[in-house]
This record gives sequence, structure tokens and C-alpha cells, in this order.
Amino acid sequence: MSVATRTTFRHGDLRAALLRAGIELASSGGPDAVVLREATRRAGVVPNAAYRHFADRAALLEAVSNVAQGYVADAMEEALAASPEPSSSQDAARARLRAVGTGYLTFARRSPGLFRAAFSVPAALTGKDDAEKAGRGGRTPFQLLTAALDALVDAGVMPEANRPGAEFLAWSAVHGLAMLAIDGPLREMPEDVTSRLGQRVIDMVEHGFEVPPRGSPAPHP
Amino acid sequence: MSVATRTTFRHGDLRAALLRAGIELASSGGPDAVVLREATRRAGVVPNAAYRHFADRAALLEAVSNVAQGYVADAMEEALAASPEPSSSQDAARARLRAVGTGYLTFARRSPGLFRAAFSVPAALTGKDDAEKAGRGGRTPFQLLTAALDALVDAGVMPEANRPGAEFLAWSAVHGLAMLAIDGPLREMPEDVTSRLGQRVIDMVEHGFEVPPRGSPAPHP
DNA sequence: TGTACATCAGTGAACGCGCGTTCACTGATGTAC
DNA sequence: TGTACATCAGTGAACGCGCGTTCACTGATGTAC
Repeated sequence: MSVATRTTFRHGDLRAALLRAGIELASSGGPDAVVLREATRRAGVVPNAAYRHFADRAALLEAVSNVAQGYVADAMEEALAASPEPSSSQDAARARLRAVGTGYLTFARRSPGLFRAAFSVPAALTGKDDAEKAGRGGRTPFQLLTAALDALVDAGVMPEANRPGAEFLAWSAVHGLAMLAIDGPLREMPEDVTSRLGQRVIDMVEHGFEVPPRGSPAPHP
Repeated sequence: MSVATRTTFRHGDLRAALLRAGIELASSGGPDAVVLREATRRAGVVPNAAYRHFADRAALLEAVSNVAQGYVADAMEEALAASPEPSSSQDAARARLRAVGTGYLTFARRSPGLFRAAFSVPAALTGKDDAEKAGRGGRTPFQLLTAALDALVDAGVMPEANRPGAEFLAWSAVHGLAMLAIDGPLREMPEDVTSRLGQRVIDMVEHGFEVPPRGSPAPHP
């Protein structure tokens, strides 16, 4: 694979090489496949050399997770770019939220191993360094989601009363579908079925956000 | 823990003992903690004795997963029993669906390790033997969900057009929340916050199911 | 009711595996004078 | 511009660990006559 044939004693950029190897490993086998020794093997280096650049295996895994989260952000931005021109500011806000969900699901389907590395590793998610998780646009998936929800409120599509905690409702819905499609009962389903389900999950979230909370007066039409 | 002191050569019921040990292990460490050698240790038996009762580690894990799924079914039935007396058949149908979701989430919060063993092990979910996954009421979580959705249609609460695939929409929403609360960013949140989020996720699902699908005429009031 | 025998649950010992991590080292690089 | 030296990236060897699984066995049990 990417076994480097080195002539120099110094590697050059071992940290980057290990990270790249870690990403390859996560891609094909998920977070459990991110194995220090294998990463050093692929970088053409002795196992303990990794400790010059990562404190331990968990640190490598966290770095991989951050990169993967950046990719997810990219997928979200791509989905937004691919969405049809909105005819109103309300539609624009809706399209933005849908793109966040669609990008998340597309990435999960396309790179299940990396997806799990991004979002199924407790330590990685707790890590504070937001900048490391950003995509090319400079924002993390969570920031993109938050901004999309804010825009939904600003456009008057979502009642303010629904806003608090909304990121976790939206996240739950798409995350659950992603997990069921990767590990669970949807694993064997053809892609067009799961992607239709994805759009329905997003519909459900959208509806849920537009409806005023329990006990509120209905908005006038 | 449950290290048996045996006087007889025959164990008596080693299969059950291994299964019990497997459940203990999953309870405290999730599916990865279900380790053949440790299970035999706890059963007071030599490692390879396990092979008289399980083909391999995966078979033990699958059995643990099935038992755990039975527990989830029990939690759902308990949630239903605890829900307030419905005043109409519509309310009864809604309460049934809510109980399914609430039981799922309650179990995930109470037994995260077992929950993951139940629903994050591909092989376990694909296995055909439904009876093994049933709770005391004789039904599996998936069967309870399906029945609740059917009841929702029968009561006229959910348009028939929404019915196909609805189990995966509902499942996704609560499953995602459960996973985020176990492994993810909701892990550190106090229980009352996550349980309120749980109810909001269920609200969202309920709303989503009652709204006619895109492009359909609105139902008359 | 008593005995011979087949069954098969659990034993004992060992296999090969790969992992993360620590230790004392060496030798290429970049810097200060 | 040339040389001495400190730095520190990568080496070599080893550690202890626990795992799943296979093999040939032994001895308690239940059954057939």
C-alpha cells in the first residue's frame, strides 16, 4: 500500500504519514482498525517512532476522528452547493438544513468506517480543538448544523421556542439512520432505498421543527 | 463475582452460566467486553469448555444480544403499563408508540453496555431466530414497534401512505438519540435533560407520522 | 435390579497471534560561535 | 565560511498481556440388555 521506501534517516513528515495511514485504516475497518503498529508499518517506520508524534494510540485515533469530521463538513458544503436555487429566504433556510442532513448521510454511506471513527469515539467528540475538525470551509459539522438552525429561526420558519436543543433532535434522527444503515438492519438494503429513507427522516425533522411546541397557540396561516 | 465452586465434574448448565457471564460482561463494557475466556473463568470452567455450547465467540455474542433484545422488549412493555389511561382509541394508539420509544430510550440509558450489545452487533441483528429475542410478553422490540405503527394506522391517526418504512424512521430517531447519549456529545448531560430530549424526539416522530406525505391533499379538520 | 457400554461434557496443554508501550541507543540535522 | 555541539527523530530489542481456537484426553452419566 503506502509503505514508504525511505533513503533518509529522518522521515520528513512522519506525523502526516501516520495520520494518513490511520485514515486509511479507519476507512476500511472503522475505529478499531486504527492500530498504531500497522500505521507505523505503512509509514515505513519502527513501531515506537509513533510516540514522537502521538502520545498514545488514543491520540492518533482522535486526530483521525478530527480529520474525518472535517470531511463530513465538506460533504455538507457539497450537498448545499448541489441543492436547487431557493425561491425564497424560507426555502433557502430549509435547503441549508437539508443539506446538512444530506451531507451527513451521504458521507456515512460512502465512508462508513471513517464515519464511525468520526462519531463513535467518545474521546474524539469530547476533544476541544474545534479547528481541527473543520472542513475546507473552516467550519465543523456541528457549527454548520447550528448555523442552519439559526437561519431557520431567522427566516421565521422555525418558532424560537423550538430552537433550544434542536441540534440534538436533528442530529439524533440522521445519526440513528446512519448507524442502522451501517451496522444494523438497513445494512443490506439497496442504496436508493436508504437514501429515500434519508430524505424522509429529514422531512420528519423539518416538520417537527416547524410545528409550534405542545400547548402553544397555532400560528395563523 | 460469579465464580462457581463446583464439586461435580459436570457443570449442570454451563450454557446458561456462560450466557449469564456474557450478559454481565456486556453490561459493564459493551459487546467488546464479551470475551470467551473471561466468561468461562466466571463460570468456573476451562476456556475451551465453551465450545461444547457455542460454536465460537460470535455465537456467544449473538446469544447475549438476543437476551438483551428481550430485555428491551420488557422495558417497552413496562413503559406501556406505566402510561396514563388513554381517553380514546387514538390516544391509545399514540401511547403505544410512545411507550415503544420510551422503553427503548430508558433501557439505553439504564444499560448502555447491554444496549450496544443488543443493537450494535451486525451479526446479532441479522440472525433469524426471532423467538430468542422476545421479552416476557413473547414479542421482540421490532414486533412491538411494528404492531404499534399498525395500530396507529388502524386508529386513523396515521395516513396509510406514511406507513411503509415507518419503523425505520421511528427507529432511527430514538436510536440516534440513544447512541449520542451513550457514546456521543450527550454523554455528560444530566439524565433529566436527555430524558426530556427523548420525549421531544418522540414528539417529532409522532408529528411526522400524522402529517400527510408531500404532495398529498391536507386532511379536512 | 445389575452390569457393560456408549456418549459427550469438561480437562490439560499448547498453538500462534498481534497488540501497546518502555528502555537505552545512534546518528542526521540545524545552530551558535 | 568552518567547526563544535546540542537537539531530537527514528532505531533495536524487548516486556507482558490476553486473546480465540485446536488437539488428544478422561471420567461421570444415562441407557440397553
